[in-house]
Amino acid sequence: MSFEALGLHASLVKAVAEAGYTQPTPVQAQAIPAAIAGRDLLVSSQTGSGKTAAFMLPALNKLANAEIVQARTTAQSAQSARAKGERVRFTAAQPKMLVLTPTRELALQVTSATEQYTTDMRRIRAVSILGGMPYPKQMQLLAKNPEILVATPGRLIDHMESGKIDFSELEILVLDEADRMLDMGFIDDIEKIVAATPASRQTMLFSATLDGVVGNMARRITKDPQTIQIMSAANRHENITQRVHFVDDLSHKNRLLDHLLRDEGLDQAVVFTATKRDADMIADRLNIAGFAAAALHGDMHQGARNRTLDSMRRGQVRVLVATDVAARGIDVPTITHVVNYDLPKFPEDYVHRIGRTGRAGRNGLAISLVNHAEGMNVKRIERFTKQLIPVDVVEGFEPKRSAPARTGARAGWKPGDGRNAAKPGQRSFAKPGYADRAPREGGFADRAPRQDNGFARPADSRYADRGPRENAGAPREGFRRDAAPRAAAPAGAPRDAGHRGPRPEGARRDSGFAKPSAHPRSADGTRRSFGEY
DNA sequence: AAAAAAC
Repeated sequence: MSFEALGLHASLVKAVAEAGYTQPTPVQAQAIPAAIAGRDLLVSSQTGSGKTAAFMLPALNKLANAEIVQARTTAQSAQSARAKGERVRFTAAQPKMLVLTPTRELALQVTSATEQYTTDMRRIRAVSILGGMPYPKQMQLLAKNPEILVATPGRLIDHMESGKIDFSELEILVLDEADRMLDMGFIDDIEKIVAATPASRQTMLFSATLDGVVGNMARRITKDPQTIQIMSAANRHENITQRVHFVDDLSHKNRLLDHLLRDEGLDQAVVFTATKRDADMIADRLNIAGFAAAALHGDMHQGARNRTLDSMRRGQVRVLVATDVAARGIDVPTITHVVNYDLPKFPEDYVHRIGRTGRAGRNGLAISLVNHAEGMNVKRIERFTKQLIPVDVVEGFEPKRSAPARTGARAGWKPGDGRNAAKPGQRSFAKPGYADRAPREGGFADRAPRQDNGFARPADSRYADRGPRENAGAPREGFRRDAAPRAAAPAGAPRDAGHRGPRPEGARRDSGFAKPSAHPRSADGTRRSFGEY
């Protein structure tokens, strides 16, 4: 299957080849012919599946075939009138295509991808309309009467209301990451924008999900749409090898991080932190250690964020240390490693984070550095993704508290080598202790929520190949949960509400550490002084 | 203790 076979214009096929793509992805293979045939599209696929090209290529095809000289005339006549010294009112831009995205970054990515595809089609221009951009500059862009606007909703409405944009000529409307736009409260804005476009338009909606609110809106704004649901390998993250490393404390974590970043297979990495402050500090520290690192977080100005992402794309930055700003949308194919320095707050964010690697059909490695106390958060992620994440130990970086040792899991891993990843439909991993075992009945992934009885749980299947503990039955030292059973939660108490019941008198010895209320602690449980905050 | 979207 080739791009020619999908019915694309020769110059587009050439541009796509120059961008390094030879084969359409599954979304592209389905979406492009349907869109060229003029159908409305509802596409559920996640980032990394090549969806920008899936809507942009057929759209450019349509625009290239259309008579675009006419679109130029308004701008041209205004120009010649100005040349004659006449006063000319600004004529509203009359775009042929509008792409709405939830974030500025995504809009910029779509615009630059479009510029790549249109190198041989210089008459077609794409322009970003974003908040945070100076108005005079945007007026210049709009005065060129570009065929394609890529916009975030707020600023676009701003321009619409002041009469700078006229959608009467609009032929194609694309809503990218529609679910996220709704999550972010853009529903009224989207309705308003859609209402300003001609009913004759072609509409393409892309979203991670097509049910619920998104589905309702999708059906309202499309006509007889073709629904495309792609569960590609990239969507299921099968090309991404996932690992958990247990760490004892912050210094252990930092040493391990440095070691992992020296992996010979590492091209570029994203390190995720829980706070903006940590992103800055770790980037600084890594720079001093010689890593070519840069921070990325929401406290940075838009310009600085764009510059950082650009130098990441150009390969000047090898380690990006970021908060969840970078969890979604960032598309840099050369990212081989994602490291969760801190686990994300929500399992959903974990999935978005690890999706920063394994782009464009490549393989990637996603490593989470986890304090022993965070084991429960790993479980939540595993439950959410319905996959077990193998625990890994690096020689020389063994945690003091014996974490489940799974030697060999990591040995010899190289990017471009996804053999450790789960195969389609496979619940377990091709590792000793998993490969030869059928999935446990009522296994972890589909087990009903456990009733918390306050006791340590029976061995996790992940540890099962270790056999029984030598000192099984004896209280493990330093394990609070073994010190004394907690009182059972009262009947009807919400699960996971943090209920502990009254602690039996003397059940917990004074650890010597201040209580969390007195001293904020990092996710490691490492105490930090107030001065650091 | 994140993020994001208009001025």
